[in-house]
Order: sequence, then C-alpha cells, then structure tokens
Amino acid sequence: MSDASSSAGTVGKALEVLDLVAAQGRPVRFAELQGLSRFPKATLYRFVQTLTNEGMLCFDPDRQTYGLGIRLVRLAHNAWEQSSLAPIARRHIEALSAQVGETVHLAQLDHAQVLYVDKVNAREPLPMYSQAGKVGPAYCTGVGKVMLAYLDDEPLQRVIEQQSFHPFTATTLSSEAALREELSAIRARGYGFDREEHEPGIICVAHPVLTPQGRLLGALSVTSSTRRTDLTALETFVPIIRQTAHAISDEAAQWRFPDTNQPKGS
Amino acid sequence: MSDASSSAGTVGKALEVLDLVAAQGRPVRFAELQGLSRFPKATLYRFVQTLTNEGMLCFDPDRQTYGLGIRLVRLAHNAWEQSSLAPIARRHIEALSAQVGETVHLAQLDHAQVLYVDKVNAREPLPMYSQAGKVGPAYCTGVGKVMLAYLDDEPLQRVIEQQSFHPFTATTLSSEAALREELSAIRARGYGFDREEHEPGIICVAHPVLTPQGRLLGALSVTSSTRRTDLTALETFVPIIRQTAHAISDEAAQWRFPDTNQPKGS
DNA sequence: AGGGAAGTTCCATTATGTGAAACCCGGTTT
DNA sequence: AAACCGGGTTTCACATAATGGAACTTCCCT
Repeated sequence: MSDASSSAGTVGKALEVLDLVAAQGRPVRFAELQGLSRFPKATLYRFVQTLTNEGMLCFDPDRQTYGLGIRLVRLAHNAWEQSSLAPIARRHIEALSAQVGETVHLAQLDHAQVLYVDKVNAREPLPMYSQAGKVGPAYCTGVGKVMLAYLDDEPLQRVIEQQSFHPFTATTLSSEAALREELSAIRARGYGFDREEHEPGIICVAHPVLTPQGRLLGALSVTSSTRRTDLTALETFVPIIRQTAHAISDEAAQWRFPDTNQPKGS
Repeated sequence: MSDASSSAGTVGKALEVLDLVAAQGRPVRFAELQGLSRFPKATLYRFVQTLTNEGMLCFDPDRQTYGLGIRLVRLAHNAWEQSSLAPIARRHIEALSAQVGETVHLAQLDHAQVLYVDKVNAREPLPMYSQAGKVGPAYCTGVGKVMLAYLDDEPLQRVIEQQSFHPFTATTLSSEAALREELSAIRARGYGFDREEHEPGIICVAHPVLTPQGRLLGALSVTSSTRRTDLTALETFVPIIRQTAHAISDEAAQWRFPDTNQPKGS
C-alpha cells in the first residue's frame, strides 16, 4: 500500500500495457515492450495475449508486431459520441470559427492534462483526427487554466500537484502561487488568456463550458498568433465565445438527460 | 472450460462491461447495467469502479450515470492513427470521392463484421466520426463480401459461421452456398458489388486493399443509390478505385515498416 | 414513521493471476 | 555438426486478487 500510482488490479495492469503500446505510436515487437514495461516476460506475454484475443491489440503476423486493435476504434466512436462534448459542440464551434475567422479548440480535462477533443481550423476544414485526441499541459494553456479555474478545491489541489511547471517560454507561469493567482483572475473575469505561455507566438482567449448548475464540462478557445493579431483584438470575441459556450451547455443539458429521472408528477 | 464465448480472464470481463456501456450509446445508471449484465451486483460494481478509476468510464455525479471515459478518446486517437488505414488513406479516398462524385467508404474487418473506418461523402466534407466506427454485416455489403473473398480458408470458415444471413432485402444472399459462390466470382473478377443486398436502393462497387504480399488490409467502396445511377455506371469507376487501392497499400507498406527490420547488409 | 429500491461495503472462499525457470525453434557462430 | 543465442512460448507451485452472498446505508416515495 505504498504507491498510489501503479493501479493494483489486474485490469489496471492490462490497461497499462495497452497504454504502452499506444504510446509508441506504431506497431511494436514483443521484445520492445518487454524492455519498456515493468512486468516480467511471462506476465507481459499473457497480457499481450489477452489484449489481442480481446481485440484491443492486434497482431500483425507479417511483421510480428502488435498494434492497437480495431475494437478500440469501435469504442472510440462511441466514446467520442457519448462521452465528449464534441458531437454536440461541433456545429457551434464551426459557426464560431467561421465568425471570428480563427482556429477554435474544444478541450476537456483528462486527469491533470488538457485533452483536445475537437478543433476547427480557420480555413481548411481539416480532418479533426489530426488534432483531436492530443493532450497538453493544463497550467500553461488557455483552455487548461480556464478549466482549472472552475474546478472544486480538492480536485484542483490534486491536479495542481501534478503540474510540471516547466517554463516553456518566458511568460509561462512557473509556480503554484503564480498559477493560483491567475486562476482567481480568471474566475473574476470569467475567461482567460494564453499569453504565449506554451508556444512562442501562440495566443488565445479561452472560455469555460459549464453546466447550468455550474459544473465544469470543458472549455473553448479561439487561438491565433502574434503575427496576425493580439490579445486585445481576441478579447473582443469574448461575447461570441461566451454565447457559443452557453449554446453548447444548453444543448448538452438537453441531450445528456433526455427524460430520464423526471422529478415526480407524471 | 465449457464455453469459448465468454472470455475467461478478469480483463475480458471488465472489457465486457465496458462494451456494455458503449453499446447503450448514452450514459447509464448502475441499475441499468445490472439488469443487462450477467454479473452479480457486487462484482459488477467493482468492475465499474475499476474502469472508472482507470478512466475508461466516467461517472457523472449530477446524473449518477456512467459514460465512456476520456482515456478512451485518447486511445482512440492513437488507435485510429496507428491501427487503421484511415489516416494513410484519407487523402486518397478524398481524391477518389472528388473524381467520381460519390460517397466512398473505407472499411476493415473486425471479427465477423465490417467496420467502417472512414467515409467521404459526395459533397459535404462531413466529420468522419459521424460514420467511422459503425459496424455492419459482412455477408451483405460490398466491402464485406470483397474482404471475405480475400480471406484465408480457416479464418473465412470461422467468419462465415458467424454470419446471420438475415434477408434484409429480396437480393440478400441468404445462404452459405450463395455467399461462397459470390466470393469466387469476386476473386475471379477482382472486385465486387452490393446489389441492394443490405438496404433497398443502395448499391456499390467495392475493391479490396491488399498488401504487396496479398494479405488483406481492408476494402474501398463507391456507394450510390439506384435513383442516381446503376451498377454498370459504377463499374466504370473500377480502374480509378483499383488505382486508389494500390496507392493506399503502397503507402501503407512504406509507412508501417519504415526502416525497422532491415535485411542484413548495413 | 415505514417500505422499497438503488448504491455501497464486508469477508470467507477460491478462482486467477503471477513469474522463475524451462523449453522451443530458427538463425548464427565455433 | 555441435554449441550457442535470443526472441518467443509454455509450465507449474504459489499467493494475490477476484468473487458474490449477505448485510448495511442512503435516499426517495408513500
């Protein structure tokens, strides 16, 4: 009962292996996995076997490699549709992008990281997979900070502990104190900025997406570069962004609880 | 050791629960799951807990429901990129769709079913998630039959056994014999058709995507409706489709084994 | 208050997972 | 040819981790 990180259960371990394969970003040989994982050969072998039988991994007999399985793609479809805001939000963020003429991101919080679940580029309607699914740090991105600002105390504490505070650029907030200060500023203002904190030249305005009850669902951002515009200009988009965020959360409210759990009277 | 169906291992059972949630297509309450699953309450409860902790499910405290977790979306991204042909194929099928002015599907075989991994509509560049991830029967779709035709004997046998041969329409092949006959016709011809076998009015030409070594990767189809065209017209597209299929498999060959596993000489 | 259903925890039982070691097998070295 | 090697696969005694019946706790709904 020493470490909380490594999930105890068998399923946890199996998923760890799955992640390992996913992390490589390409099909891997068994031996490679063995080198990367903390499990002894036989154990790892059994996991890989199991996962393969279950369709979560797939074995390429030609190359003798394991890649992510097709069952995962199927689950993906469902996950994306039901668990994320993306399908609901898509038309809204497309409209927003068209209006402001800039790239729009939709993100959700995944543990201590930001997960981009959808993205609409300024011009090219480029396929979303190119970016959706990517993860990024929370403490130095617009969407990340905005989401942290609307998190409850204990979860926030836990998440903050996991931030690296790596100083990507000169303006990156590099301490818990600085971040907490920024978060209250965001709460006061209702939205936040990215002042080239993650990548030089990249700036954005970000706005939370909250349930009617005020629970955090995700965040939206309008992103651009310092070569094209500045924060003052981006800030003028806030009303439209807010409107979009509300539209999304309204629709989510209806969609996610259709008629289940009716109060009482028929 | 009696039944082969229900996966023995703990991971298998856990994934079964995961699938169950996915199958509902919406967040579900614990009690619903209990009704649907073969596991006793306490056991199911632990699985749901574990999966939630692992991020494969997520619990909505407001609604007291479980949905698919965000970790799945992340895995999805990876799975999509590495395990499927889709990212490689995208530009090719877009070009194909543009040229023929019809809807193009890219599918792979998932056990005994067809999994559509990408789709490009005739006009609207609609987001792929809308369709990708959907599954369909193998014995009565163009892509399905084409893929079966290029399967090895034993796998084919196993897959055929799992077909329902439900007669969706008047032209649906409704017996193993009829299907096997069709498969050899396809092998002889090199491509196949869907003659309104799954949905009335929907027809297509389908072509396999094979590795240089002749192993099955997936299949392409150009789909249309009897209101707009007919099979003879669709058949004229075969050369372009074949060309596209080859382009995809060529690129896949390079992409999937970059410089790993070099023969010998430096 | 009382009844009932959903959700959660306990704990003795035992099925399952564990991993060191042995084995297999094609290829390379002595 | 025999010894060697390193991935990949199987075995088996052992102990961890899953199991599920039952009891308990909320939280509605009478």
